[in-house]
Amino acid sequence: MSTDILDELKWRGLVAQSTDEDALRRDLASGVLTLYCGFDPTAPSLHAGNLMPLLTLRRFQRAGARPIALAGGATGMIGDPRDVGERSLNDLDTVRTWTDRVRGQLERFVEFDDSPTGALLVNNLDWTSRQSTLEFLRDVGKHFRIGDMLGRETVKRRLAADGMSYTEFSYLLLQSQDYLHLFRRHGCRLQVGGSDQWGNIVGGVDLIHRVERQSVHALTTPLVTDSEGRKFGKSTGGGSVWLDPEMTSPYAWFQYFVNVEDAGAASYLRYFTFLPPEEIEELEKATAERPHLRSAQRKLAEEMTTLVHGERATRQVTAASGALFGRGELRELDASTLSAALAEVPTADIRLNDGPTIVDLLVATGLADSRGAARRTVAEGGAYVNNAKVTADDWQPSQADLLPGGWLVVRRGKRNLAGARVQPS
RNA sequence: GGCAGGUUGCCCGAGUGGCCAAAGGGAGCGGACUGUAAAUCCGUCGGCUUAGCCUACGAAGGUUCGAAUCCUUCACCUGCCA
Repeated sequence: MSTDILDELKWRGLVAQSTDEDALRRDLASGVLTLYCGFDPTAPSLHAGNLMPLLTLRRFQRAGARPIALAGGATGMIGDPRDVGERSLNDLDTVRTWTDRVRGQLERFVEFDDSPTGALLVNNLDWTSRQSTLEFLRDVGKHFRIGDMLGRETVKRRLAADGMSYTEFSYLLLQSQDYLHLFRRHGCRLQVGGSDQWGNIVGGVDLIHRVERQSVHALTTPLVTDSEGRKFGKSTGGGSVWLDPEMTSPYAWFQYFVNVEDAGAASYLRYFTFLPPEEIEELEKATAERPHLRSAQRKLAEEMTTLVHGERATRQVTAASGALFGRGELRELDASTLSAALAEVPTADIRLNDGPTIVDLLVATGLADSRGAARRTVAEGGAYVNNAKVTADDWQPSQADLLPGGWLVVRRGKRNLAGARVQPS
């Protein structure tokens, strides 16, 4: 197999750290390389950030390697130590449910077939659940030196702050054992992951070196943050942007990428799309020259939505975005266009007889979390109905305000839209 | 097990009896500018039937006219000692 994949990954900016690159190139050139990446079920869904390493698996597969996607049914029960402090353990049912859901998502991003590069999907609970403590301590624990473990950055920070449980301290051993297991069982010689996984990955590399006398590889993708240092994939509201359409609607997903800052759009195209370099460079140039057209953002949003939600969803959300963000006359939209567009955003049913005010509309549609927040929005000049600013918090819609199909388009701020469907009273 | 220190709003953090829904910072939210960017500036930032009331400073009790602030017990965290 070709080693061009490494050059491509570098061009895309997807390589943060790696072990001996020449050695990896040699392994890549000598046959079908097997690599893996693990995903812990820390939530009911993967989020946008998980796509970095997950799509990297796919890129390797397309280049002729065999990917193993690992769902962390075991590691998810322990929790990778993080700076913010000790995690609270999720109960077993939760972990099991989340593992199943994550598995389901993982299998959509790599290809399964009978060829030598056909993907594998594994769950590390399968080789850890029946392992005894004594076995674990003797076979795995013996190879780890406490001094090395204490020297890890995360551990040092945690010890300096709130301390850390033995449980989380042991996480490294579990993940290292996974790599060893996959090496023995499937000949896996490369583990990829986010750059925060470097220590865990290298732990496995060292373990394999100690017990199998073999050199295997590690490669991490960069941790992506925006200009304010926010972790990529955190929506402006603070929550994550999820792959699950029930948790983040395709419309919200699309909007997240449309709103990416200029500086991010170019690199995200490289990280997350499979577009050829020429096209990406073209879009980068377009952004530099005519930034207001947001062509990179639009293309990014379309690609990402198609990747995760499919082409049909993309058509629907682009149409909805066009209609609702046209800044044109909403009244000129016909009923079916408007209904289709509003189907992509949150909606609420109201009755004019109830005498709903703008505050009620904002709360009912979920655009405001509370009546107080809704009043604040009105007072701040951020409330709109049918693109017209509403300045009085006792404003009420009337029959004349209704758009075709009996809709009111409610907006908070520049881009938070919802529909209120007026029921015949 | 002993001793000491700690637990404050989304996060960090000030606050040692009334002037505390709680300083300050960050995040978030809205506005201005622009391009559904970035930066910057301004405003806002527990809830409600909003001149008032309710909930809130780890939990539960207590002292007091009045407690985030004092006392008791409990839980958890950190450090030192065993």
